[in-house]
Amino acid sequence: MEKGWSLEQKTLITEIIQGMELAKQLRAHLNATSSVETRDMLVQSILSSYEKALLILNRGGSMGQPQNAGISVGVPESPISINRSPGSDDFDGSVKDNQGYNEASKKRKTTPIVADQVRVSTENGLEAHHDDGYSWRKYGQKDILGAKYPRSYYRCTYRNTQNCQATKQVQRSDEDPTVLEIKYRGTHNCARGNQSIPSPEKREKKQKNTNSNCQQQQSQQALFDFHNSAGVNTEHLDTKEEMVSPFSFPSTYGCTASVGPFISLATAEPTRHSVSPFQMNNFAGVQNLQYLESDFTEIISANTSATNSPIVDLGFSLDQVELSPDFPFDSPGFFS
DNA sequence: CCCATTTGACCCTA
DNA sequence: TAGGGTCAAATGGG
Repeated sequence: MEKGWSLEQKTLITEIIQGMELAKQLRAHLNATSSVETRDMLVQSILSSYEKALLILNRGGSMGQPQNAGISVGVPESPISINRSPGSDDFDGSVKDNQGYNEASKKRKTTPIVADQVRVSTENGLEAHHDDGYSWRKYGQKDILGAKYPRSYYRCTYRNTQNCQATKQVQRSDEDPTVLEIKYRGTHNCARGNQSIPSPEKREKKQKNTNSNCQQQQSQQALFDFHNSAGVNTEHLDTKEEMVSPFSFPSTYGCTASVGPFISLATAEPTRHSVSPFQMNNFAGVQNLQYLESDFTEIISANTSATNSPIVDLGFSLDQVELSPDFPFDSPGFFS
């Protein structure tokens, strides 16, 4: 347990230690006259670290659950409870045992939603879109009551071929048209989302322009694509990127439409935001994704992560975090 | 020809 | 019953 630690485990430890360090910093800042933003940022960072650690733990501990590989950070305590379990089953496509309701019907889905908000550049017109690295196919658009802009409905391109049930809704924010409110439903079962699926059948042909980049693109490339195409302001993201990407991208980027990239990507709002009631909870700064039950009834308001904190430089790096070999990670209650 | 988008209609939930 | 989510035919682009 000590010696044969895998890279992942080391990363895990690093994340945890990082969280501790950040907590210390935060404590220091609480006493000092530091800005609220700085504190918020620290909180964000702490949460991010723990979330990542949990992500790793979850992956490591549930090797036998390919369908959710890399998604679930299903910690109840987690303020950003990514992938809460009630929903994780709903979507598998394979698990539609919920009172026999077929998810493909026109029924309104009541499954959890991951909300995300992305600021896009509209300088080139309103059609700025964001690319999250997945292939989406638009299947509908609706004018929503009380909303200025229509809502677009997308589903994973591989829905039919790989039974990928991921969908997303994109709607431009009323208050700030440069902000796209994106809600994700379901998780990706497709090869893009889950690298393990080789996509056995046909489909070889057209995959050339879609699935072919499925694997590769799950690397940072997707990140950059996203940044660029979305025009997301990433000027302050350097730190965050580094913090997140090392482990979320290589292997898990694809699996949730949300977890990997968006944690850092959509963070981009360093300055103002006129926070819509919705944004209030999530778009603020860093972790602007969260699960919602239908509508916002269960907005994870506990989302401490969601403060209007500009992203500032953390002023530290992983290198500065020293691993303490004696740290009792194995102690059972450590994570609780 | 294949695929993605558009769009009106349909169906379900609240 | 209104509003939201999805279907599926029509259409257009590569």
